[in-house]
Amino acid sequence: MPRNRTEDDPKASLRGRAATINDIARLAGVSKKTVSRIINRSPLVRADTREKVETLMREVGYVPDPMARGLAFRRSFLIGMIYDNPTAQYIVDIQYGALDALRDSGFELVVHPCDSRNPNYVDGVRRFVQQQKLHGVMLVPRVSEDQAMADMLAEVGCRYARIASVLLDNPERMVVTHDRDGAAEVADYLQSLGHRDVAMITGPATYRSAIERTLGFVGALERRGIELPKSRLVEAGYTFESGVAAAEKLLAGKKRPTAIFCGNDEMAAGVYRVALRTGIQIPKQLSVVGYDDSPLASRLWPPLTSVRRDTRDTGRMAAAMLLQTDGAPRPLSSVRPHLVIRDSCQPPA
Amino acid sequence: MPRNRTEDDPKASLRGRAATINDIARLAGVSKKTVSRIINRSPLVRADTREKVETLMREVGYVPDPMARGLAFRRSFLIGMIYDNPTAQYIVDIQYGALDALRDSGFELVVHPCDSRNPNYVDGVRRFVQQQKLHGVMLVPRVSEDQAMADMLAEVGCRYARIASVLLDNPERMVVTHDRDGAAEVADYLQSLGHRDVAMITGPATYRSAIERTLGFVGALERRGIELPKSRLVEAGYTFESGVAAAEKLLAGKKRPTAIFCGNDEMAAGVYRVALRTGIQIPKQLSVVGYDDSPLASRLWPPLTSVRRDTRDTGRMAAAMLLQTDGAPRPLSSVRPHLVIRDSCQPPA
DNA sequence: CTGAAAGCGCTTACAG
DNA sequence: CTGAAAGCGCTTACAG
Repeated sequence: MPRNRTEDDPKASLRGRAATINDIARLAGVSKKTVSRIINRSPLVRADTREKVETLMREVGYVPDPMARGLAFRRSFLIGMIYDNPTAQYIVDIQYGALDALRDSGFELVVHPCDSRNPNYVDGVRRFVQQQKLHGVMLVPRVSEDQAMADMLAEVGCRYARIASVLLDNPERMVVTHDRDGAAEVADYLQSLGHRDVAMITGPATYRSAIERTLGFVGALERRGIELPKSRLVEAGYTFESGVAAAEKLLAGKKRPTAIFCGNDEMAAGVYRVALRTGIQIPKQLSVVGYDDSPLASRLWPPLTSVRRDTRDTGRMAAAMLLQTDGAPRPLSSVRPHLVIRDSCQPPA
Repeated sequence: MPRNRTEDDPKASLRGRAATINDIARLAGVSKKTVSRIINRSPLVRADTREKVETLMREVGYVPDPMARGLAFRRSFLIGMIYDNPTAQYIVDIQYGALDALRDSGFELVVHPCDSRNPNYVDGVRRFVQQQKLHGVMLVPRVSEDQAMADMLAEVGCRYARIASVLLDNPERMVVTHDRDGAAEVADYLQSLGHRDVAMITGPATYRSAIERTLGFVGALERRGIELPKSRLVEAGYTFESGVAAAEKLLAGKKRPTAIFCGNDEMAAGVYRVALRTGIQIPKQLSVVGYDDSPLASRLWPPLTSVRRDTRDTGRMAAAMLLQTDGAPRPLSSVRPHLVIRDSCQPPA
């Protein structure tokens, strides 16, 4: 004789409702506290009880309600991504990386761009963090470089992960991108090609990345016996237009540098623009190197040699750091840039 | 004699805790139900009661807890953004637009990229929507064009806003981008310059935008007495590399078209690449037009004439549509593309 | 127009 | 190793 369908199939007894912790407890014949322990991976559950309950959860497709859990925990299952205004590709890559780490974790990614030039922007983030009771936030440059932001988060007890070119904080809260090394590699490469009169277009000194890339480039040149005069170092704004203006300055005089390293690809595109307008051939008469290895680098002609950063990995590490809750020691999260050689450089004429 | 500080300043009685609905009710001398009515903009509250409670809320900086509210409502205050794999700039612009609409609404944006080539991707979105009890989702092309996705969302009772080139659904759930019109404008422009032997590199026919841009271009040409032979219509993949391959095909023969319209800027960059390699001068020997007006368009040389879409507005409209809850009739959300003329076209030689 | 009771689906604090 | 009670901060359903 066929058994009652309700007994046969635990799913049927729910009549299409999503299961709750009470359903699981009832169907498994345990208390909801025991189910809760299993949800939260408590070791205080007998192996066979755990096995039975987990099987049941899988059968009925039970997933705990993040809002109920969040309400009881006084903390949501949301990770915030706080960023200022870098390039679209960078932002999207960080997001993809973060989502790689969050996949199947029960956590979701909430995006929160902001304007760090606004004097109240830290307060805006504070409200966001407190109202949503965020589990943690990822801080992307340049927001990540702002100590006032980190201090505010520490004050309100929100964990954070800072992505920056150098170790600005406790290693447990950092992903370090070592921009100095990437820039040094560019210097070594240009020197190896025989360049001695080189120039650099840097990003704004308000960005730590701009400072690090400059230090790395200048330092490595010095180590190889090449000095970079002040006139060969032009600060620009990490934008195409500012790159055009800087290139005009560097390429105006009689004695031009034979190579220019740009703090990012956008500014390198500005150098290309000026070179095209003024009839300077790249790489024959001028070598150019960028930083970011953005899609633009391979769209330009000739394809731009540039420093690649593993942005997706960076995002993944930052998010993973926020999920780890056991307090176990971890090695420093660190991602290394490396030079991608294309066709924009050759030995000087 | 100074009054007790606790009586004087309602904030002090909280001793640094965030206020809850109970605090507000107690301090205002009303029931929590009345506070709840005010939070939810119920008209069933006397004006002076409302005034008193709202003032108090402002004074103590009270904001209702989204998780508690969500738990009781059985629906979160999260908007999901579902997208497949378009360009980074497009995704970021949609996000910015959505956040414009969500600002100060109490809603947050949760990003959810997915892979529409995966046969189970609709189920993945279903789990996301149900587990998070999303308030609504924005569907970005090409996901937005998938009827199975819309059907699933209707089935589980999740509201959605579809961004697409044509009206695929109830106008209350659509933002229409009219790609056909943008492409028609390109045809008119090229015809007005005197081009008669033109070509088009289209996106993949699995994208509705690719079909619409093709129809718009071909249709407008026909209206002006120009027929586009099959050989002048090459399908590519919306990528730089596929644009290169398509351009090689179009520019190989003796009799080249005098103008090429590309379904997006990435493919137009591919045409530039082939023109540079083969010594074809743009715009002197070949006019080129793109679609998207991405940053790339103005980085290329000569700067690329392209169709601009107001992506940020598109995102704003889609999010705003999800927030509107009063069911009042709205005009169709619609955004018009327009041609941005730069230096990549001139009359044929 | 206003409120007391019960409940949303979980966890914490305590007891055994 | 397991569970009964109380509570997280709101809303719904009902009553007045």
